[in-house]
Amino acid sequence: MKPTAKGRATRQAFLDAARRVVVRNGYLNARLSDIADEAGKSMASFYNYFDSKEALLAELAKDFDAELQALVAEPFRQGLPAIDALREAIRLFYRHYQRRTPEIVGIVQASMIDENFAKEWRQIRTNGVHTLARFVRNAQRDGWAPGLHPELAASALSSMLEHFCWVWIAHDGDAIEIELSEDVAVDTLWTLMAHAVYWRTDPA
Amino acid sequence: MKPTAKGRATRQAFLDAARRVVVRNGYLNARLSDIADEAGKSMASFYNYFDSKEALLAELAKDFDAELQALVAEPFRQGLPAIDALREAIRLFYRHYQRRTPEIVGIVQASMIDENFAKEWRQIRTNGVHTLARFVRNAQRDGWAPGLHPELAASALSSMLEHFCWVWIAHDGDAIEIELSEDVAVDTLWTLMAHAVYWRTDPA
Amino acid sequence: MKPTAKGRATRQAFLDAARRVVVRNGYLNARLSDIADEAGKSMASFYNYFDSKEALLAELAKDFDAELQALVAEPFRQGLPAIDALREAIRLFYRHYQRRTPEIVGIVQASMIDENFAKEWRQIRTNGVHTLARFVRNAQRDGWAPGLHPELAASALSSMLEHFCWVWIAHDGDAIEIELSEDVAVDTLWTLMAHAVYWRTDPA
Amino acid sequence: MKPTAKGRATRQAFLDAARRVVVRNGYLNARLSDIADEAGKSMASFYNYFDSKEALLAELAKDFDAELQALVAEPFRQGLPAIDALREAIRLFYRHYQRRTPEIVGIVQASMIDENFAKEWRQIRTNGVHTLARFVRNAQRDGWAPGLHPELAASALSSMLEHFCWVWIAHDGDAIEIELSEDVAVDTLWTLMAHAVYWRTDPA
DNA sequence: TATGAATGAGATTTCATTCAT
DNA sequence: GATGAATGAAATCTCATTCAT
Repeated sequence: MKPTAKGRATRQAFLDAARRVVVRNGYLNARLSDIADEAGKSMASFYNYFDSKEALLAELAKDFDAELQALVAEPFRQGLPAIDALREAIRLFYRHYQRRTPEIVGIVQASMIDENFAKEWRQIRTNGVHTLARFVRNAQRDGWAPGLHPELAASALSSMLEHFCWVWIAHDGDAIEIELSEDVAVDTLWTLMAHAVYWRTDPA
Repeated sequence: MKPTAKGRATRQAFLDAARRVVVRNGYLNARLSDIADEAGKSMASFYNYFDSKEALLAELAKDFDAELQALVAEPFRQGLPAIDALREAIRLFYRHYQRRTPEIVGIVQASMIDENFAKEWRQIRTNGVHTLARFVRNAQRDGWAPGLHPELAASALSSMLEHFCWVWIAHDGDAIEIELSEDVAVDTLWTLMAHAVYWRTDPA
Repeated sequence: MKPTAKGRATRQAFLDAARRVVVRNGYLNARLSDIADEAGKSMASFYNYFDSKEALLAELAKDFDAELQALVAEPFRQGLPAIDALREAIRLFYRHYQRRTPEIVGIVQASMIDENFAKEWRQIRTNGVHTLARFVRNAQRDGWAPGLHPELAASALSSMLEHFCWVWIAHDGDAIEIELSEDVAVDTLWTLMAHAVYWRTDPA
Repeated sequence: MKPTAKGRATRQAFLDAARRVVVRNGYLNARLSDIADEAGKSMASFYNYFDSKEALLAELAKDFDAELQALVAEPFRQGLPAIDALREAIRLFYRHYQRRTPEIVGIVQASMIDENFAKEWRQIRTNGVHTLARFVRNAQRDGWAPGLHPELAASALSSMLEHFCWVWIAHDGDAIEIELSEDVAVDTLWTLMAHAVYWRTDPA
């Protein structure tokens, strides 16, 4: 069965509606009925296009990631000095997180709760890890961070970036005395990540 | 009014049962009826001891945290060189996470779903941040990491630790080629954290 | 969105079923499950048509009142001598009460329990008071009952009518020696009400 | 088993507590646990003294009625002219209702909902009906209201009094334009009741 | 006489999904 | 391709009452 133009439009309507509803209510509270209402369609119609609520959410996340990866990879591709590219990438990630907070909340919620979804989301995360791993390997080529496992380190650094934003942007931050600005946040993350990679001798 | 020995035993039975059920099914699927069954009591009885499902979960989380904090703070208190204490603390955190994975999954899930619970959990997290902040300040007293905001840096490093464990222990890790051992994980985290703090000049 | 014929039929089935169940068990004991069973539908289906149990009851009460008001106002509209119209209205009220006793019990019960419902019911009562007030004012135009506050008197007389029926029809009556017939009841009420209004000088 | 002094005190404590709770929360919301708390006793203890929640409520109502009957019968016993005694009795009833509104609400609620309780309450009501019936018979001895059934008329008049107070004191009154004072209320009721009885010829 | 403990028996509401048309 | 209708299966919490001590 070839999808007709009408069919494709309906499918897209569900996707758009779902995005809006998840942004508004969070993943857990995104009822199918809300999504259908928002799309101006019936719930029954939904099942002509998606297998389940989760299937639809997974598509949303994929879209979201495509945008994020393009954004973050850009500075490294532009031939900036690596250290500056890193700072820029952190800043872009941070801003993306800020701009799309509600969507992220929905996605993260979903990944916490739904194991299928979690798998997809980890796959997506991998793109970012690869970008960072490339950064580490480049530094190692210049003699920095000898012996560090590039992918694993990238995974850890990516975790820092991701979870820091989760705590400070998606939530109220940790209970410490500070009024966080973008500059301070980006500087701190950048300083930590840079020094974590640009060293030549073991800490001991 | 006054709880008897029997009452206290029942209360504890519910706590233990809840732990087992959450471990088995996750927080979202931890039905009160399951907990009651597991405890060998009636659901009605439950409400003699707890106000709600959430209240019980909060207690579980508090127990869990008490143990974790005691564990992690220990190495720093023992007068080890800071750099070694850090490695030891990371190792203990990692092991605790491994040993109690299912419980953590439950707690994190709960913090996604229940805003009250989330608040408590963030408060709990703060303890770890404070421990790390002390570590940073000590290093700064010796001239390291000048200008770094100790609490904020601690928050970021804590995020790395926590989220790395979440990804690699509670889940399948990132999609990279590696069979992670405790030693490699701890070493990598330790190396990153140590260098992130023990430096004297700006990265640029 | 648009209800089909089948939908309308289902909705009506719930209304009818609810009426029967309330009649049988009283409002407090009218379980939704009973209503659904009686309607031959599932409880979940109920919520496609009504927001809550109370919403359904409110509809029942409104139907009930519409019928009652039409009935009672009729004799006054037909140009009978006021005094005869009064008697006729009393008789119709009395019969309506008899015919629909169980429904009234449900409604009154509901008005005890649910404050929203109570408000609606008091509003409904007002219609009857207005009809009686008109009766009093007409009498006053002919010189009767000088000085009597027409609405307040109507409120009192309406109370007599309503509560007398509640006591004698909906319940077993007062503990006095009498086997009440409709004629005696209507005569007594009519005699009392008529004399309460058709007088020219103060009682003292 | 003779009740001990302590036992009697406990019993009374439950009665007092119940009164306060019903006044505060209404009958339907008077949970046994509240009553026990208020009494400073355990719920289990309650069952040493009463068969059920309803049994206790019935006692409350009886107390309440004893006071009311004494009050209302008084004017008739004092040898006032009947017509004046009537007015006085109405006034006392009205005031009693005002003073003890929350208690009445509880009792009436109970009588609407609980059939056993309703029976008791009707029995109680009978006292008032008898008082009024005596009044009617006295008037008839002087030639008034020939042919009127004294008990039944008394029942109707009693209904008027009771329900009028219910509507205007226990609730917001009917939706008519008036700011009701005690004097106006009593006057209106008295005028209606007096004329309803003091007449010599049929209304027709 | 007193009470902590325990429970049976509900009751309402939610929502993803299926089906007939 | 679209949708109104229908539902199964839960899930949480309440409360009067009983019982062992």
